[in-house]
This record gives sequence, structure tokens and C-alpha cells, in this order.
Amino acid sequence: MHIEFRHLRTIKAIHDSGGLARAADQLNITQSALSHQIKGIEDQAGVELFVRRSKPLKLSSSGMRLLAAAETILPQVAALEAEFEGLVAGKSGRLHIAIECHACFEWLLPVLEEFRKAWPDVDVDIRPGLAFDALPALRKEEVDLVISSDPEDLPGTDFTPLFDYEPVFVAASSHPLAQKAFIEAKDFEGETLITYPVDRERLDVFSQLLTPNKVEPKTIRQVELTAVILLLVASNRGVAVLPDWVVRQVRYNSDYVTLPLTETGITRRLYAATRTGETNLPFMAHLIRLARKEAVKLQRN
Amino acid sequence: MHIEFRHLRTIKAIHDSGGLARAADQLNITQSALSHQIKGIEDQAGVELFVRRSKPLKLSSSGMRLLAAAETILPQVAALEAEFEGLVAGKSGRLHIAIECHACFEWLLPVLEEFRKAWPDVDVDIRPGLAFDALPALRKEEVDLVISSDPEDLPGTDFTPLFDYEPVFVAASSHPLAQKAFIEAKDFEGETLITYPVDRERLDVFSQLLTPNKVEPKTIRQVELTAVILLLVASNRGVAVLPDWVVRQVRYNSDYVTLPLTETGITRRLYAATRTGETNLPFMAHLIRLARKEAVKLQRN
DNA sequence: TGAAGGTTATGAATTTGATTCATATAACTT
DNA sequence: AAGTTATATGAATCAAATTCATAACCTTCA
Repeated sequence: MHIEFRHLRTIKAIHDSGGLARAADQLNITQSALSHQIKGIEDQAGVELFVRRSKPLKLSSSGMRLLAAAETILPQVAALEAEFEGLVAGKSGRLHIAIECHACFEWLLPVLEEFRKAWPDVDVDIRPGLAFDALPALRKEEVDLVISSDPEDLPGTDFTPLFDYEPVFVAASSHPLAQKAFIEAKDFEGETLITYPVDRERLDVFSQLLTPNKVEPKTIRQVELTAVILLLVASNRGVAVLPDWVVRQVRYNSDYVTLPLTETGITRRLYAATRTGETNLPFMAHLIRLARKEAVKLQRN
Repeated sequence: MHIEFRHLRTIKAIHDSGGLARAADQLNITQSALSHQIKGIEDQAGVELFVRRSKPLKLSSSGMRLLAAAETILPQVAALEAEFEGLVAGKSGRLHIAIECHACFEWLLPVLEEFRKAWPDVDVDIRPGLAFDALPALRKEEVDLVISSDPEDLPGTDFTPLFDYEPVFVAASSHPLAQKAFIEAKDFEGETLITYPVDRERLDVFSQLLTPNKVEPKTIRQVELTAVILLLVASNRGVAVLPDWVVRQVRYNSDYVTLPLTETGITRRLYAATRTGETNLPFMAHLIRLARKEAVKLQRN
């Protein structure tokens, strides 16, 4: 027996309408098409699904069994179809995020909090395991959004600017470098540099200053949490380079100073990388707006 | 989105096979047909269900949602199809019975007990409400079997003989009629006749003796249970006419006598009425055999 | 009982949807 | 860059579904 959803809908329509002609109207086909159709189903099933010795015809006991199945299965199909309509309309979907920027948790978590209120049907997740090779994962649809400061010219991938920030040098107030107006690459030569535990080429201090100037810090110490980095810096256990929004947040504590990198400072920009077909989804656009709003807030502090 | 079971099977086959060509083999269609098919589903859904930037292709997040639905719904469809195969093969089905013969419960219940052991998948029920107008109900598929002693020449309805029985006169041993060799219609004139609570034209004593002889008993008292009828008869509160299998069962009790109706006795035959298309279903044939076997047993007592 | 009205069935023609065939395109590996 | 593997594409073909027109059947009423 080759049963399809369509057949279940037919059975239900006939039962609910109490006749073939009315059901045909409901299904937007002719009575004749419906007659042929039920004959086809019966031929396949090998049993009579309708009793025709009364007028209008009605379901046989076998037909009633099919009706029972229809009443179980069709709501599941309707829910699935509604869900896909939501997907198409952008009301639902998946938003799995990979973050190349380790410090971005500081602004992203409040953003996602706000986002969830507006888009309860969107499946949100942060995928820490995909921070490495985030852009290939985006292409393979393993994530849906990558937060990155390194735009690339990739077909099928859009980089939407979020906001600009400045990576700044952070040292204890008593540190000798604290008296300078700005920091140069060579200033790092005798220092213990404290960083997040990521590939050094993905840290601004290396990509924008040290690597181009072929300078190596004395030692590098990796620390997971921003607060711990600042604690170690304040107690002169090392120096750090952090996004300005990070140190702006804890500006009340004056145990350390912040200095620009280079005379003119360095400005970096954060981007949201999305697949081209999804950039304009309403929920995606809303997340980007929320991210920019949070950035303005951070810069007011 | 016009989703069918077929589409769910396609999604599942692709996922399980890990590629389009292998899935096509599994589904017994060409790779090309499958490619067209998934393109068709995607066009309808309005979202991409597959990620093609890898080889072999794999399900997108939307596709995974469809797979989840497939894994829920397809087992339900498979069960339904298996059930219909059982129906066609006669392993399952419905057996709703209407009994025109009120005393037939005495042999039918043990028959059905045995039947259930052999045919656990057959839906068995006795429909007391349909005893009146049982044959029209059979035609309309409201019941599937009618036990009747009145065969009719009805197109589409088979009457299969079950067994013969004799309706016998029952009276207290001390009753004056107890001394006769047989009973005639006029013998009922001064008597209280105790019957089952059914239409008098459906009682053998009326249809075979009293009505043709234009005899009316003094009074008629209707009683539901056979055991109560026999009690009242034994205590000389009236007389009765019952099928011989009924009084044969309780023959140890000698407070009453049984006498044939007329000099030569009256023989009646019980029939199983079924719809012509269903008479030869294995479970139906088995029930008829069991009924006959039970009758032999009753006649041995 | 015959007529009228309502309902479903049927067959040929037509339309629509699915599949095949042959080949192009894309992804991956060496 | 070449070769292999995997999927996509378009035209042709086939199969399934639907329509149109009408036949057949059932129920009710006078």
C-alpha cells in the first residue's frame, strides 16, 4: 500500500464533510477526481475503505482505521509545515555562533539575552569548539554567524561591520612604561605578555604590531578570564593588550594605566560574518543591531 | 510546502546513505531523479535542506528538522501499512456480531473465548443494540456477522448453516401437561408463557406454532436470563419454549420435563450471516468451525 | 410504481508531476 | 593540472492525477 499524506487528507475530508462532493469542494478538486482517487487508494489497500450501500457514502471499518491514523499524523505534518513557514519568514531558525574574538563574550552575552526576548523561536547557541576554523565552519553551515575582526574576500560570505575598537596596552601604574605617551613594538621585548589562550596570530598585538615589527616578548602567559588578566597586570606580573571596551568597563580601578599602541593608535573593526543568503533574515539583522547598540553602551562607560 | 511521506523517506535515505547516489540505489530510482526531487522539495520549502559545499552533500539544519520529523512519522506509517497487510491477509480485521437468537450467548461466549486465542489481532465485539434489524446493519457494515435462524435471499449476504436445534416445551414435573407425549398449539391457551424479552415474531414458539395456529397464551412474561426462566418453570409459575441446547445443559435438575412441539417435533437451523466478500476470510471460517464444534459439545450433554 | 432529486462511478481526454538519459558542473585528491 | 567521485541540469519520456461529460445508483415522494 502506497499511502501518502494526501490520502490521509482525503479520508479526513470525506469523513468530516459527510460526502464525496462536499469533500471535493473542500479539497479544491472535482468530485470525479476524488472518486478516482479513493478508488485508487482502495485498489492499493486491497480492502474497501468506504461503504457505498448508503448515501452519502461513509467510511468502512478499515477506513475508520485510516481516519484514526490521519488524526494522529496530520497534526504532526501541519506543525512541521508551520515551522517551515516560520523558517522562510525568518521567525524561526538556527543561530549558532562562533567567536574568533575571545573578549567578545563581554558584550555578546547581554546582546543574546536581549535577542532571546525578541526571537523566542530562534535556536541560539555559542559554539566554542568552532572558534578555530570558524569561517570554514560557516561555509559548511556548522555555524550561522562568526564574530571576527579579520574580513576576507570569500564568495558566499558577507562581513557586516559591527563596531570599531582600539586594542590598548595595559600595565600597572608603577610600571616604567606607564610614563610613556604611547607604546611601540620594541617596548614589549623585556616584558611578560599576558594573553587570552588563543593562537597568537589571532591576537591584535601580534597581528598589528609585534609580528610586522619582528618583536618577541620575553614571555607569554595565557589566561582564560579577563578579570584575572587585569588582576595580574595591576599587580605588575605582566602587561597586556586588550580591546578598549574591556578596560573601559572597569575604569574605576586605577591600579593600571592604558596606553595606545603606536603614536596614532590602532583601530580595529569587529565584523559579523554570515552566509550571503542569510544576512538579511530579520532575526539576523536584529542581532546585528543589538550588537551595535551594546557597543555604543560600552563606549559610554 | 507540499510534503509527502515520500519526501520524508528521501530525506532519511540520503542521511542514512551519506550521499545522493547511494540513496538513489536504495530508493530504486536514478541519481538524477533524486537530484530533481530534492530540488523540488527545496523549492517548495523555500529553504535549503542540503549543504552542497562538501562532498558528499549533507543535510542542513532545516534538513535535520525534516529528518527528525521523518523519524517520528515514518514508523507510524510503517505500522499502518503492516496493519493493512494483515487486513488483506485476513490476519486482522473486525468481527462485530449481532445475535438475533437470544439464547445463543450460551454457546457463543465460549466460542469467542477460543477464537480470541487463535486470532488475537481481530477486533471482536457483540453488538446487542443491533440485534433488531441485524441484517440491514450487516449490509451497511455496522456489524460483520449475524447469528440468525431466518435465512433470507439477500444479494451480497451469505447464510452459512451452523447447526440444527429443536425448540422444546419446558414445564414443571407436576404440571398437567407433563404427562403428554408432545405439545400442541392449543395446549398454550391457558398458560403463562415465559419468554426472552424479544419481539414475539422472532421466538420459535410463535413463528413455528402459535401464530400459524392462531393461538394466544393466557399471559406472556418476559425474563432476561435463562436460569431465571428455568427457575420459574420449575416452580410452576409458567411454561417456556427454549432451544434444546439450553435445557440439555442443566439436565441434572429433574424439577421439570421437556417435550417436543408437535408429534414429530420442530427442527430449526442456526445460520451465520456474512457479507459475501468476507465469508471466506480465514478468521471468519475459523469462527464458524468453532461454533459448530461447540454445538456438537452441547449435543453430547 | 414511477419520477425527481441527490450522490457517486466511469471512461476518454488532458494536464501535471516524476523519472530517465545524457551530459555538464563541482568538489576533492594526487 | 589531471583524474576521480559526486551532484546538477535540461530535454524527452512515462506515469499519475485531474477534468469533462455522462452513466449508474439510491432515496424520497406522490
